[in-house]
Amino acid sequence: MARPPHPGPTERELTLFKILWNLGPSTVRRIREAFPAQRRPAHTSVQTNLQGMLEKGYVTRQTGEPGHVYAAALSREEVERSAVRDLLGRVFDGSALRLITTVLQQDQASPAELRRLQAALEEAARD
Amino acid sequence: MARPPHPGPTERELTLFKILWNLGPSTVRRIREAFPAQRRPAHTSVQTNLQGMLEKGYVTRQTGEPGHVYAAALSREEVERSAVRDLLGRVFDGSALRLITTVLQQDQASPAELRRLQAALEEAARD
DNA sequence: CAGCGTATACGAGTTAACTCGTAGACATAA
DNA sequence: TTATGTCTACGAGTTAACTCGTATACGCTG
Repeated sequence: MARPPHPGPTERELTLFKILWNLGPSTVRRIREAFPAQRRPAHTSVQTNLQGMLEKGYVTRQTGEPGHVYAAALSREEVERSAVRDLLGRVFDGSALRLITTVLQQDQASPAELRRLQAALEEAARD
Repeated sequence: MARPPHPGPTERELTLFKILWNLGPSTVRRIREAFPAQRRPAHTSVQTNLQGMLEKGYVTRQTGEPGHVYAAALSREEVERSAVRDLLGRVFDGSALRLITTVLQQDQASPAELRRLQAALEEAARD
């Protein structure tokens, strides 16, 4: 048949999410200007991408003056959660333990981060 | 221009990896039979997928009798590590702390798992 | 009203990741 | 030799995710 759809936001969609989280509700023009000048896509490309995100429910749209105003329909935390859930299912067979130890052993977290993690763990253990 | 390539193994490639990790080096026929009967792809589909993985360096191939024998070129741990690295960069801006707390707050890990995690953390803190 | 600038809508064109069928090579059995 | 089965190689066809240009609408200003 065909190529399956990307699970969750694609690369491009993620960068648009990040821009919207930064700027808040914005027009296509403002969103486009948030790209670094060298790799700034055409106005219509940004517009088409937002159109796609609108159909997926990733953004909302209001008719303003001038032009439409787009806003993220998912928070950063929601996107992060669903990305984690996806990775957990696809790669780690649902084992949060294996996922976390993989992160730890590769990231060389700083001692300060490790202490904050231990605190977070104890909090999780308490509930 | 065009749709960008999927970062790391695609969904289909991941399932082939898992089969190869399970079975060890195998022929196309054996790999195909590892699929559940309902969603078993055609012989040539599996072959084409493996061909693509060969070109990406994901598998190696030896000419056996009968047919080729494919083997995973990456271990489960290597694939897991690169998937984590990718997610960390794409979604979490490199913050392992945010990734881990997201996992914790969504997964409802069991107390036993939490204890093992604390042990892993202390080990990481010791180095 | 004419012209200008900006916005949207629409459609064409490209590539990656899939699907599979058919053709041909090659060994063994009738 | 001929038939049979299994394998690979190759190419056609599909969809999602991108790229962008052009046509069109709409509100200003001269």
